[in-house]
Formats: sequence, C-alpha cells, structure tokens
Amino acid sequence: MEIELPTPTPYDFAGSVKGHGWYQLAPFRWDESLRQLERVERLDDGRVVLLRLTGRPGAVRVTVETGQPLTPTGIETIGRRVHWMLKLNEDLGPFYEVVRPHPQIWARVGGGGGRLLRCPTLFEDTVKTICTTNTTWRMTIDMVGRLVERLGDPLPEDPARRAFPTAAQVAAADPALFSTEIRLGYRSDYVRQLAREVVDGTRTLEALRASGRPAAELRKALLSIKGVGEYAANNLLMILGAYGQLPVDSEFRAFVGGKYFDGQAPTVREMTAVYEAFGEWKFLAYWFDAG
DNA sequence: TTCCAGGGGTAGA
DNA sequence: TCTACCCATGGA
Repeated sequence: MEIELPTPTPYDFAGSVKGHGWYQLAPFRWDESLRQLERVERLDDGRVVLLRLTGRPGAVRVTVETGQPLTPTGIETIGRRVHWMLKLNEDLGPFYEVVRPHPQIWARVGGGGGRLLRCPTLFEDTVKTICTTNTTWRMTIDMVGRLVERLGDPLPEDPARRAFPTAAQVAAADPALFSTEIRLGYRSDYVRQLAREVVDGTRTLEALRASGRPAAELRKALLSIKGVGEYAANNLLMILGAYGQLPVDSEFRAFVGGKYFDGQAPTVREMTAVYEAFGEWKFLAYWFDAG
C-alpha cells in the first residue's frame, strides 16, 4: 500500500536524505538507481515492514511492503514516523535566507536541501551518534550493522534484513554478545546503560522530541547521557532541529583549520567564531560549507 | 609497533 | 574550568 506525505517548498528529497551519512546506516538503505530510501521498520504491535520512500512532485511517496493489510493505526504510525524522519515539519526559510549570500553553501542547499535525515526514535539516533565517536565512519557503519543484524527483528519476507533493535531488545541482550559479536568497543557499556535507563523509565528520552523545549534544556539532558559529550550532544541537537551549536570533532577541526587558518592550529574558540554570524543556523552553515 | 579515527569519562589540580 | 590519562576496536 502507499501513503503520500505533502512536502514543503522548496524540497529536494534525495538532496536532503543524502545530505548526511545517516542514510548509510542500517536499517536505512539507499538505492541510487531508483533514488529510493528503504528502511525496515518495526511497528508498535511487533509487525516488521519494509518502507520504500521516493520523492514526487510536492510529496514523498511511502510504499509499504507487507503481507497483510495495515490497520489505520499502523498507517498513521508510519506516516508520523516518516514525517519526523524527513523533518518535513521544519521551517528552513530563515536558514535559506541566511546562507543565500554565500554562493558555495547556497548552491548545495538552495534547491530544497538541508532537512538532514534522522531516525524515528531519539534512542536510535543517540546510539548511532555514540557509535560515531572516536572511530572511523567505516567502523560506525559496521558497528551499527552488527547491532541491527544481531538484535533487530527480521523482516518476514527477507529475514536477512532487520529493524533497529528497541531499547528493550538492547537491554535484554546477553552482555557477552556485545564483546564477541557486536563489538562496539567501550561504547557497549554506554549503549547498554542508555537502553536500561530507557526501559526502566529513569530516562524519558523520547520526551525530548517534543517541540518547544529550549535548546539549553535539551543540551543539558543530552549531556547527562553517559557516552554523550559536547560533540555528540551538539550532533543530537541538530537531529532535534536546534542548529545553534557546532559539532567540534576531528572532521570539523581539519576542515575549518584547512579552509580558514591555512592549516595552522587554531583554538576551538577561533574555529567556532568562523560561523558566529550564522546564529541559530551555525550547524547547517558549517555542514554545507564542508560539503 | 605505534598511532589514531567525525570523543568522552574520570581524577586531580 | 582545565589537563592527563585511560578506554575497545581495527585500519594505516
């Protein structure tokens, strides 16, 4: 069956999805020939379905591969999650205005990009962000792939493809599995602790997705997660739609140092000052400045 | 062998 | 607030 979600104007489906590496992490998969984003998704009732997303004029089409018809609740759930993942609710108009005078950045986002892909739950985005710290992107892809492969629910029609594990599934997993199979390194303890906190209710992670919360409040909550520091918190603020903080990591240092400081070793304060004029849109300005 | 990759926690100042 | 040191993992 199919669901059509109206999109803002301008909107570039592929540009937005591929503007960030998240589309390369399981259970997302990008089909370049079809320009289609796929994702195995576990619904609240435990059913596992395959979503195929494609850009249409004025809309995103969601094709749901499923043996049995979806319930109205299931359809509503999928629509809501896809809407969240694609950030279709955000008003990027002010961002476009701020970067319009910058030809290089404007060329990369002016046609409707900038709605960087996120996951249906903040739990998944947080786990993935932790898996980007102190490692290479290649290893992040592998770590997330193993997490999904070992703990996620299989798609009935193709059991090799799986959904992202729920917090309950991560919390209930045998700890030995992490060291022998999933191999997140020291990140395993952070991920498992977060999953336990979510399951036992001591951390109401998904509540942070509610709109209207001040960025400072979100930031404080995110930094209280073990394994989430400055870089990870600012990356998650971006995920949540707050773009006023920069993700200062080795990539940021290399890019800003190379482009604006002739390869010298500026301080973090000097580097972040480069994007000061972009105000509440610093993250996206940096992101598309870097390419 | 050593270094380090899209860092972060902790102890000690 | 700042620094030194440690942390699993795997590639260079």
